[in-house]
Amino acid sequence: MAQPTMKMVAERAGVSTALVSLVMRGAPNVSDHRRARVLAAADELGYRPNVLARNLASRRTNTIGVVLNDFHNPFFAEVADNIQAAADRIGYRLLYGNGKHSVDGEAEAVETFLQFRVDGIILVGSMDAASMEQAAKSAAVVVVGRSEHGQRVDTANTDDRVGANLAIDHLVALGHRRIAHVDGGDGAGASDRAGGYRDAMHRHGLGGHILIAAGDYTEEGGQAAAVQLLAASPRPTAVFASNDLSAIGTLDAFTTAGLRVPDDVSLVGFDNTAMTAMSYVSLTTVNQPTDELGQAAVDLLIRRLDAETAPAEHFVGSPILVVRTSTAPPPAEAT
Amino acid sequence: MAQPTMKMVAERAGVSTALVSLVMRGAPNVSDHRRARVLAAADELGYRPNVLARNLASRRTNTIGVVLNDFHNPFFAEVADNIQAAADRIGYRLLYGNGKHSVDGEAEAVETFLQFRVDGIILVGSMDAASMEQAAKSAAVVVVGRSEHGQRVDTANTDDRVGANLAIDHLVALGHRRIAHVDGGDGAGASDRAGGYRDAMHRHGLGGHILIAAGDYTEEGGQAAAVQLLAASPRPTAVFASNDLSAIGTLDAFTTAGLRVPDDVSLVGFDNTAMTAMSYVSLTTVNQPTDELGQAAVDLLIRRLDAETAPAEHFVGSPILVVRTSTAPPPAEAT
DNA sequence: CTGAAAGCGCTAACAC
DNA sequence: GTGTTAGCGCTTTCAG
Repeated sequence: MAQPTMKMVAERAGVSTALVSLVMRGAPNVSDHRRARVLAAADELGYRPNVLARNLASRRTNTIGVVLNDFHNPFFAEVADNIQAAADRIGYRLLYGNGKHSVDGEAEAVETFLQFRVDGIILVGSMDAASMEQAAKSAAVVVVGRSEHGQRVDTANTDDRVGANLAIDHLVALGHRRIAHVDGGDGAGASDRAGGYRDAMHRHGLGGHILIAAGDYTEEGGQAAAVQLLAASPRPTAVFASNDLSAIGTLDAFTTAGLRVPDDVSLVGFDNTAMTAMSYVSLTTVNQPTDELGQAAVDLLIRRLDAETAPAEHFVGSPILVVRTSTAPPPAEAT
Repeated sequence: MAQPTMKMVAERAGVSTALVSLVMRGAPNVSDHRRARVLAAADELGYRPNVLARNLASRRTNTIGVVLNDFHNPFFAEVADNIQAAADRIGYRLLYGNGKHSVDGEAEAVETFLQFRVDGIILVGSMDAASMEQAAKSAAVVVVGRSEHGQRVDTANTDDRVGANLAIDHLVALGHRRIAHVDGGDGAGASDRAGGYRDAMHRHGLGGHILIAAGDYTEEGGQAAAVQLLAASPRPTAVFASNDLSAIGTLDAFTTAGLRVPDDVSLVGFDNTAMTAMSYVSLTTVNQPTDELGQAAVDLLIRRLDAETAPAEHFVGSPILVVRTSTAPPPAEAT
């Protein structure tokens, strides 16, 4: 499908391609008369600038590549929408890559963006710290949701340790002692949440009750972890899941096993995704400021674009505990 | 961040850029000796082909743009993953665009891909038939999830009318007569699902009980629609929601209002997204063959790439009713 | 099997 | 204000 070129537009308007170029980019120093002629010619031809050629010549793409670790995670979708809003405000174009919930998928997506020579890359929920450091050698990179980083990688994330502490404090205040954790494996922020869980347990003198089941930020992972937890004796009276998806899987396994939440066991999630507000879920969870994260990610990236060597900056947002009805005091019989 | 170029690789390897080009593309007619030298030089320099330049010269991008109507809809995420799998199998690169759940957002995403001169575009859940027809003038386009189409637009979708009929037949068989529908506005396939609902109601002699509340394929839309339905007198004993997201919103509103599902009111969704299988949701819903849709979308697009003028083709997958526990006979008092 | 040369469509100085 | 002239980095005939 042959597309009209700038040259064709120039001929039709009876001007040079340079002038067309100026008009297309909205340059100020063009006579109204010719501007109109060019615009008319472009319109008649259905001309559409070839971004590839434009960028080859100008060495900028005006495009940011956003790699989403997992399209299925509603939290990432929410972050994506907030990044999009921030980018829209400053006229930056966004292209997305599918991390396929794997380090390999993420690396592939990054490589694609690098080959497309995007101006910068935002990694949402990156699972692999090494590859992002690698990517940062060839482009501006900012990571959302993970605090580990290298020299040149800016980050925007919620204070996961504090978030985890909020969750555990809440459960302890309700009277729980046997509080287990479904972790998030190598998911973004997972190690901080697990670390926060451990710290809080120790702080409350509950170090002996630390119990962690392996999850992976997915519903299936949460289900599997919950099944393990169900087998523990004595059974935990509360579970802090590393994210909402895990919490939802955990809730499913508990319900299937005939346990009532919160009567038999309390449950706390992380992310405050839309689903958790539904009345039949009503999950107590930790809210992340996705609007701030999205805005910060774009801000950091733009700043780095013209300050390549500046030291890495880190935005840290504040978590808030959202108490719903999945948490209650432990059952009386559980000493 | 200056990147190494093919020229630099050529110099370092002591060959011409043409030879480097051949090696990078894995051409067969290159001596092992030189191939090794080139590869080594490229590796030492950390050379990465510039896709922009490559595509400018070769007029192909080996890239497909996928526009997702809504990042929040898990059904679209599932379709995206299946498209990705199909594309991975044939070595095609995928870039995603965010339709922002709006016709404008969708149009913007399409325009971006057109400017990037991608080989083809797959629209997932497109809300606007006109703009996709427009896009088809400049690129190969296939639409997933919507049966309306134009001359040159291939489509891949589930038979939504049949799916709707499956849902209604199931409810009627259980004894329901006052069956309402939460529609999907201008969402992909929504009009077919609503049409199927109407047809089925008439077929069962229930034309007088047709009742449709406006939704938009989101949880919020489902909640609002359910609130309306709650006010109807007599109240419907069953609701067929146009998709799972709407059904989840509907379920929330019902639960909040103190109604039990399925005891007081039955509920059926559409899409069979992961969430619906959770035990505390356990939604009866209509499954769509996402693997077939993803594969078909890619197949159709590839085929069109070298058969521009061939008549449009349409893949239609079969829906299957998945019966869970959100449906039951109507309460006895409801005559 | 390898190199030279001519672009792909556009931007960016630099003249006029 | 507007045109000319070089490329941007790569592919692609076409010779040899």
